[in-house]
Amino acid sequence: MKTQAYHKGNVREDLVEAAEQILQEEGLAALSVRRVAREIGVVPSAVYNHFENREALLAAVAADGYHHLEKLVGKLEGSTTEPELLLRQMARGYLQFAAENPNLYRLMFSAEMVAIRIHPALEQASDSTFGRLAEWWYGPGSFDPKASAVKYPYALSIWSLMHGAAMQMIDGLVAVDMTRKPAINKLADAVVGVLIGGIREALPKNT
Amino acid sequence: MKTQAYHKGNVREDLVEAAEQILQEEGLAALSVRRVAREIGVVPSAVYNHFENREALLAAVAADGYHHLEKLVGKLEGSTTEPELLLRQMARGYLQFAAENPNLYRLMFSAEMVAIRIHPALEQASDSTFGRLAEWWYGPGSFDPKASAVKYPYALSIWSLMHGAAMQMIDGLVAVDMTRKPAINKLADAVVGVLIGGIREALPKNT
DNA sequence: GAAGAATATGAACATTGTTCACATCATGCA
DNA sequence: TGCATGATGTGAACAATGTTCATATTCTTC
Repeated sequence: MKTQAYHKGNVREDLVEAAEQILQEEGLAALSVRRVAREIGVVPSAVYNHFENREALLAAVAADGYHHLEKLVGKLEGSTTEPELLLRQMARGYLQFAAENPNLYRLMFSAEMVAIRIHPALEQASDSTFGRLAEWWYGPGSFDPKASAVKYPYALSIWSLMHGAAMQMIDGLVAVDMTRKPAINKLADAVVGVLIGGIREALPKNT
Repeated sequence: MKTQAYHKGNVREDLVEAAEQILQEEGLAALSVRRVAREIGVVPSAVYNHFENREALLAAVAADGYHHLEKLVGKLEGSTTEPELLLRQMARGYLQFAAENPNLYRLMFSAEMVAIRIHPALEQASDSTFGRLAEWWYGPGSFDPKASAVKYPYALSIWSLMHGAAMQMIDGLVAVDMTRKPAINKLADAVVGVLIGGIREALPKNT
């Protein structure tokens, strides 16, 4: 009878898209399987034809975020060869991404998402985003992410500083107007200043 | 008839205690209101005589964590007056706390808990823990947490580095054996090395 | 010992993630 | 063309969760 009842098209993409919008506008708590299904006009159980469970859907959203961040880093990498300038630009871009997508950023680095190492997209994007920078720092080919991180305090410190500053910013723990780019840039510059100083001091032979 | 049905004693404390144990042993996902109630032998609705909702219960647990961390910092502060040594000890203690209570640490700095600024315990403990260190760095009385953080990049950087390193460690993103104190200390020393270098470079007049 | 505040109980409700039997669509093969 | 088969949607159901509310019990205080 009702031949109109069925939903056609690319449901999987629509689900991820709807999920991203809900996450952005209403936060993770509002991002339920049923809500996303309702949003694209499909019954809840239909979601499970495309994702094993809610976590898998969230992982897809997070993977999209990593991809976005990766592309951003890739673009910046080609823009300059001057180490300090590059690092500064990275920090600015990174913090701006976090400021524009705070809920997505939190999801990407939430315990649940980080715990899912199975997802190659996450793992790969994460390695690429931070690993590339670290490798560039130590010299091409010299960086082994599987090695003890204590040997690479700068790689660790770069990520720690970026992530820590991003978290403080989006959680309102630091008085920065997230809607103003210059304010974010100032914050990025301040943090990077400490980092660069630290690396310079620790590696006097370099540069 | 059944005069035995009622639960006596300090239910509130028991709830928090049970919640802490569940969090430590089984993670945040297992920490439901009903589960905690069951654990101390009380009906779920009884919880609401002591906490407004689940989040309030979690906040109490987090507040306990902050208190613990605060005490730890306080103890270290009295141990030495040498700035760099103190900072190093702080980092070691901080990372060890995170390593010993990873789930609690994640809860303490989760978006939900950070968002609840209403809770004075959280706010106060957080200010005390990191604010004291920052103030000590800039000189007594010179640090205003309400001022622009860009003016205090070191305070920001200290927290960022500590938090970032802790997160990477407990999420397994860095190859450190969390059960071994020396390994954690090495990690702490590496991170602090960068920080101290950065501050030294940026503030050549000092020290 | 009784009044009233605290606090526990038990039943209920809406919402959630998830499963399952069944219906419908799409596609390739006879 | 017709039909079998796999993919995908539907609708109903289940258990678990947070939360509320009326009721019952205990504790405190005069």
